[in-house]
Order: sequence, then C-alpha cells, then structure tokens
Amino acid sequence: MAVRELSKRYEPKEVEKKWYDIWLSKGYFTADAQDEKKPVYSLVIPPPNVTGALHMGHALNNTIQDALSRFKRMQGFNVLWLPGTDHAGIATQNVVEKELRREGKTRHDLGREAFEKRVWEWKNKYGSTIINQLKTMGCSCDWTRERFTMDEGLSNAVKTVFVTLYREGLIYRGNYIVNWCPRCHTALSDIEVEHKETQGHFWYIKYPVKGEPGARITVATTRPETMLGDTAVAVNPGDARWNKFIGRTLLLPLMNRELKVIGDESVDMEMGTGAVKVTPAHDPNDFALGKKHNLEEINIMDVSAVLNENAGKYKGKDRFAARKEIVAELEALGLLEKVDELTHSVGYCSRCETVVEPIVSLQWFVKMKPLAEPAIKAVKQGEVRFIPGHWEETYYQWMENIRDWCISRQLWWGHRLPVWYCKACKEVIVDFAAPDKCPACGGEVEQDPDVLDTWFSSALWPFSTMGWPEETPELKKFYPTSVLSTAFDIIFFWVARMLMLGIKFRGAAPFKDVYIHALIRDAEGKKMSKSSGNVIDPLAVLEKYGTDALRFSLAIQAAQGRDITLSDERFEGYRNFANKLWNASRFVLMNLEGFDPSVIKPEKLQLTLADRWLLSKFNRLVEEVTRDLEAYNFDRASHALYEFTWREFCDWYIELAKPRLNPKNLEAAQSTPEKHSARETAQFLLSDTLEKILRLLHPLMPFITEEIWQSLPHEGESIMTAKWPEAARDEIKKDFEEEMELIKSIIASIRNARSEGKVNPGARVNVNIRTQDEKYILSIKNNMHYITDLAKVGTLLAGPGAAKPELAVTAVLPRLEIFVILEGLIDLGKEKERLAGEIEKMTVEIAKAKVKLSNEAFLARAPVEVIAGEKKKQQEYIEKKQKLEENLKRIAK
RNA sequence: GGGCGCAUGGCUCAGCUGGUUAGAGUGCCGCCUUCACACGGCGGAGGUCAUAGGUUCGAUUCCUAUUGCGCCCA
Repeated sequence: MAVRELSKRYEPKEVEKKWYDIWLSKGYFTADAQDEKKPVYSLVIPPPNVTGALHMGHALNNTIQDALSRFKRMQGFNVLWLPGTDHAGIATQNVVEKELRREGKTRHDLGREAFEKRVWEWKNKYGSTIINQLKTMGCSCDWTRERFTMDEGLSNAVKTVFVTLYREGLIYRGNYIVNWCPRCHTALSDIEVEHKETQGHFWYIKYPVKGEPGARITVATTRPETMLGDTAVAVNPGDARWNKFIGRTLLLPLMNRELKVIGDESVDMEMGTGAVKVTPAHDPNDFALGKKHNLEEINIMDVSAVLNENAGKYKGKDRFAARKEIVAELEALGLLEKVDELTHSVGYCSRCETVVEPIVSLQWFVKMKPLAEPAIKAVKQGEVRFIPGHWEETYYQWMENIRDWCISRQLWWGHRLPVWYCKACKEVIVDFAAPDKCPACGGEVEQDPDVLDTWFSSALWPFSTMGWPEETPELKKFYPTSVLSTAFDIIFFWVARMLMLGIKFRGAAPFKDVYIHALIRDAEGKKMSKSSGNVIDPLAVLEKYGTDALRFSLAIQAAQGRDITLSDERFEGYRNFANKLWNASRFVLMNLEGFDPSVIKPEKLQLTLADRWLLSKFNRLVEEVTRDLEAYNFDRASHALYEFTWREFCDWYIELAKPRLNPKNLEAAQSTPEKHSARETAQFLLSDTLEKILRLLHPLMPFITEEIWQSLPHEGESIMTAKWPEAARDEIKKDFEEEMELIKSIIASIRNARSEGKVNPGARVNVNIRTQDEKYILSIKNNMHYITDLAKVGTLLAGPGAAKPELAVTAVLPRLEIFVILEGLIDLGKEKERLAGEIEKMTVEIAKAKVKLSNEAFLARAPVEVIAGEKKKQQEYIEKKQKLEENLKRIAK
C-alpha cells in the first residue's frame, strides 16, 4: 500500500466542493424509477421559500434528511429525496414590490401581466440561492427532479384539485368574515394570523337610549373606531341589569344611527359591562351574532383599513388615527365613562406584522370537515405516525376543531383561481381551461383575479412533484413517501393539509412517518429571529468550521422533544472531532507502509486481546448506530460514534497497537505461512475498523469521510455507494470486553498513582500487583506489554506473593492491589489522605448496600439477580475497604 | 381560559420499558510540546437529579400537587 501523507490539519474547504461535484457528476443522487429490485425509500423536501436564504432550521432539517437518505442508500435502498422550492405568494410579491419601489414604481404601474413577468425574472435570477446553499451543505437531493410550485406540472395539479373539489361541493364561494391584512391587501387564513398579547385599552362608551333622556347603556370595547359600524347592542337575557332594555332603541353616538338592543345567551355577563356593541362587518363573533339576528353589516373600511364613506366624517382617516379622534370626541361629549388598561390578544399578519382587520368579504373556501375525518383516522389507526408521538395530540386538537379554509388571496403572484364569471349573466364557471364564452348565455367571461393560498399548492407537494395527475412511474414507485421531516410550527399549515389532500386524491396518506425535529435556539435558549439579532448564520459556521462540523453539531443535539441551543463553542468542539478523526486516519495511513490488504485472510490474523476487544466494541457500535438512525435518534447515533471514535479507537486502540507497528519491533514483523505478522494484524484492524467507522459516519459527515476513505484500502468508487456495515454478532464477546476493561483499569490506576505521586511523565516506575485470582494473573502476564507501554512501567510483578513495598502509592481494584513503587518520592501525608478518602467512599457504599440487604421486604420481593448483584457489590466493597485500611495502616506506622 | 413541553455538576445536555459508585461535551485545576493530533495527551475537582407528597422492597426515572421557564390554541 502506497502511503499518502495527509496534512496535519483537516482543511474542509479544499475537500467539500470537490467531492460534491464528483457525486453529482456520477449521478449518485438520482433515484431510479424503473428499478425493479431494490426496496424503496423516499422523501420530499419541505420546499423552502424561493425568496429564502438558508437558516439554522433549514440546516438542521436538511442534515436530518440527508443523513437518512445517505444511510438508506448505503443500506441498498432506491432512494428518492425530491427537492424544490415554494413560490411563497406574499413573501415573493413583497420582495419584488420592494424592488419596484426603489425604482419609484408600484405593481399597479406595471400592470398584472408585466408584474408577473417581473417576478419570474426575479425567480430565475435569485431563486436558486437556497438551492445552492443546500448543495453547499452536502444535500444529496435528486436534482434531476427538482420542482417549483409554479411549474406547469404542479400548476396543473393545483387546477385539477380545485376543479374536482369544487365539483364535489368541497370548495365554495361566500361572503364571510375573514382576516384581512391592510398592508398586503389580501385575505388570510386563520392560521396565518399570529395572536400576540398586546398592551391596549378597554374603553367604556355610553350609548343613549332613544326617547329616555339621561338613560344610557355602557358598552366596553378595545376597538372604539368599529362603533361606526355598529348595528346593535347585545345583552344577556338573564342579565337583570340590562334585560329590560331588550327591544328598545339606542342612538349610536357620533353617527346618530338607531340601534336595536338584542338579547343573546352568548353574551358574557362578566365581561366589561355585560352589554356589548355589535359590529357584524368587523368582528367574527359579531358576524355570527349578526347572521343569527339578521343584522345589517356595515363595512366601514377600505382595503388599507382607511375609513370609507360609511364612516361619515371620518372618511379618509386611518383606523388608528380615527380611534384617537373618536375617543377624544366621545370624551368631549361626556359619553366616555372610563378607560381601563388592558392586555389582550391582537392578531397580526404573520408575513408583515401588521394588525389584521376582520372584514366581511367575498372569498373562496375549502370545506374541511369531510377532508379532515379520514386524515384523523389515518393517524389514529397508525397508518401515519408522528415522532415524537406527543405531536399527535397537537394534530388531533387542531383537526377535530378545524374550520373552513379561506384559500383566495388578493395577490398577483400565485396560482390563479380556475374560475371565470360571465360579465353578462354572472354565471360562475370553474374549469381546467378558460371557456371562450359563457356556457349559459354565450356572454363574455373574465377570470377571477385572485390567486390561491400558497399552502394550497404545498399541500399537493408529495404527489404533484411526482407528476400527478399523470400516473407517472415516479408516483407508482415513490408514493407514498417513507418520511416527512419538518418543524412543528407547520403541522397545521402543511402536514395536516398534505395528509388530507393526499388521502383524498391518492387514496393513501403521503408519508408513513412524520419526524418533528427540534427548534433551534441561541446559547441563551432564545428563539432565533432576525428581530432579536441572535441569528447564527449556518453559512458562516460552515465557512469557519466546515460543513461536517456544522452537520455533526446539529445531529448530536437533535434529541427528540428538546430544543437545540447553539453557540460557537459547540461548533468548535465538533470541528475538533473532525480534526481528531483526520489525525487518527493520518496515523493509520502513515503506518500502512508495505501493507497489502488483498492478502489478508481473517483466519490467519494473530488477534490480541486489544483486537478482540475492539471488534466486540465495534460491532456493538454498528448495532447501536443502525438502530438509532432507524429510530430517528440522531443524537444517540452521533454520540455513540463520537465516543467510539475518540475514546475507544483513538485513546485506547491506537495506543495499544503502536508497539506492533513500530519498525524497530522486529518480532512484530515476523510472519509465517500460517499466520500474518503481528504488524500486519494491527495494520488490518486499524485500517479495516477505520474504514468502517467512516462508513458509519458518512451520513452525518459526508465530506471528510469520503476524503479519508479514498486514501484507505477500500472497495468501490465512493463511500456514498459503499455498503452500510452489518454487525457481526459473533464478534461481540463480553469476556474480551471484561478482560480488556481489567487491563484498562490497571493502566488507569497506575497513571493516577503516578500523577498523584508527581512522577515525572517520562520516568518509568516499577509496579507490583498482588492478587490471588489465577485468571487475573494469567491475563496480566499475557497483556503485560500493554500495561508497561501505556503506564510507563519498568518492572511489573504480578502474583499472590507480590510484595507490598513500603514506599508505594496503592490502588485497590476488585480482587487485586496495585503498588506503584515511588522510592522516596512519595508524599506520605497526601497518600494517607487519599486512602482515607477512598475508605470513606467505600464505607458509605457498604452502608447503603447493608440497608438494602437487611431490608426483609427487599429480600422477599426484589428479583434474585438484583439481590445477588447487591450482595456481590457489597462483598467487593468490603474487600476493597479492608485492603485500603491495611495499606493505610502500613503507611501510618 | 384549554392544551403541550421542560427543570440533572459553572454552562449546554444524555440517562429509552424503575435497581448505575448518576454520564458526556464545554469550562475549571495540575502535569506534559512523547515520533497522528496543543483543534492534542494524561490525571483531577465539581451534582442531596426544582420543591412537597404518593405508588413501590427500591424513584433522577412512574403518579399528584406546587414553583419557575418555554411554546401552541382560544
């Protein structure tokens, strides 16, 4: 094997782009829809907004998806990870409008068609930003199948769904109260409104009773300007204070309009004065009340929430300016009874943070109940499962209380509704293609100007991206997908809707597992957001520490049901891990001089205890990592790999193997026809184990693993296409592990004694180990060189008669005593103190065990193994304490 | 108001179906530039597992309440 020198430090930048380009050019990311043999694993990316830039949430979610994709590919699955972007109606329109504003124009100056063209130009120019960032992250998406929600195929799917649902009566048009954003100039769905506790006021306003001078009903409101649209005052019929007014007429101040007092059970007597103003056109509760009592709806605002002609003299004023004036005027008229401070919930547009205004408007809706029922059932019956499972509760809670979905948006960027109206007879035509003329009267038709909620097309993503409504090979092969990985905040927006429409149009839920990943926070545990300025940019991290370090940092923290906190130190820690792996590999490569893996026959290896221990531990690792990745326990998989690589492989195994690699060690180099040499054996174990570690790490750290793997003896052209290691169960041997643990603890004890005794790290010390245990004596003799090498021991004596030297630091392990002979260097006072401390610890443990073992109930009810274990433990403690005491006494003399 | 989650060494977190001398990373202290790595090695200190009850032979782990923090829905 020709030795290739690696640099002293791992330099991610040189490596990452190189391998990504190679993987791409080899077509490793591309799924095969024609394949007949391999099992299938598929997932669709949650399409990022086309205006988006990679943030930590994306980084985490795509690390997870990439890890799953690579893992499954290595396991031999035909993997489709389908990528793409979302047209993000409001967000994208906002971006382009902003651009126009800089040019001193509005979209209206351009007109609809030119504006749409302009957005497409923007998309073509900047829309691949986030896609390129995903590539930088190493994402192994099938880019040959990349989709965009406004693509022709996906638009066709949108139309098909709309027309079908309309014809089945599941989409309807109606005049209802909706959430209106006065800045975006569009209706929003209920879940696009964010409710925030906001400091406000409760104004108490007196409404005079008509024909009864001096008589008043006081109502309380947080939005006094809406009084201009009041068409009634409601009281609870059971309210003795007010029920006598039911049926009477009030005079609405400022407008001098007559209002009826109505009685309704729904009025909360505890709230405010118990009498409420009713504004059917501007409040959802009042809207319902208005329908019930047949009240007039007076819309007092225009699309910008500026008051209109129905607001009398306030026409042309902004809603908040009008609020101030109205309050001032009421006060001047003596109609303002009082003002309370009040913290209440106010709805904001989730896109632009403007206070949302409820208004009555003609919009399109999807009837949800019939779609929700089968989607609830799919989860209840286990066809779909949420991971972690508690999210199912959240899902049910929303689904069981679901309300109709307002899907029309007054935007220009998005899927235009496939709806036309006859200009002459007002006929409504819903169809796949534009009709030439009205089918009813032959009149001219025009298309509805509205577009659909962006989430409408996202809801079809798992099948629209695969070519639906065509029956494509992709759909047949890859639908339903295996898993959806996403954040909890879009369970309602996206996951639930995909489930409903997937079941409706494909007859099967679009995925089997929904993995809900953690939320990313900063080091203080605050949610990362642009406004609080605590955002850590994944691109900066990846630049500074390398992509693999970023990915590993995220994966090792991705424990289920817990948020992730990020800080520079963490990235640094895992960057160091990458470097450790690099240097261990460097060491292995430097020692493969003359090694020919092709001649190695497993039965000819001269396996030592250390080798067998490594094999046993490694195979446990394979089992654990495989199990953890299958179960979405990315943190555990990462942790196990980190610990094994650093603690077992680097700290112990490499050190244990060194003597056999040393060229001066002629004995190690000797081989026979029957046996490989000790050096060859060590070389094989080092390179073979490392090669397999790299494969296990590859889904999490794709770049560094490929780079090293290519230098090591390996089969195949890329680690990406290498096989996932399988655990050799027969190599997992508890005996070897325990024996090695004995040797390790002896070494640790000697090191500790040296350190306590302030022995010069370079100096050799002599050690006596006293034990009666024949097995131990044999093991120590067989593995003597491990102890002498790793603990820098000169002469090591072991046996039942090993002397207890006067000047020695003592360590007591179960059934053996270790004496590190320090010849006059020993600080007796300190050693006494140390022994006394150890004795104290044992006393406490023995007492604990005694309490348990003298408890009749424990002996009667605990399982026998537990009792036996407890007895054995106590016995060991007692022995250890005894020996410690003997040694203390000896020094104390 | 309804629902969900969290509370373990200075900091960040593991600890899955109850029995461990309660672990790790980072930080801290001591020693070491030894021929893979100072982005390192070796050794060490540091926790009554939020509080109060309960279930149990046995609770960091299960249940209830309280306190504190976070989130979602109305």
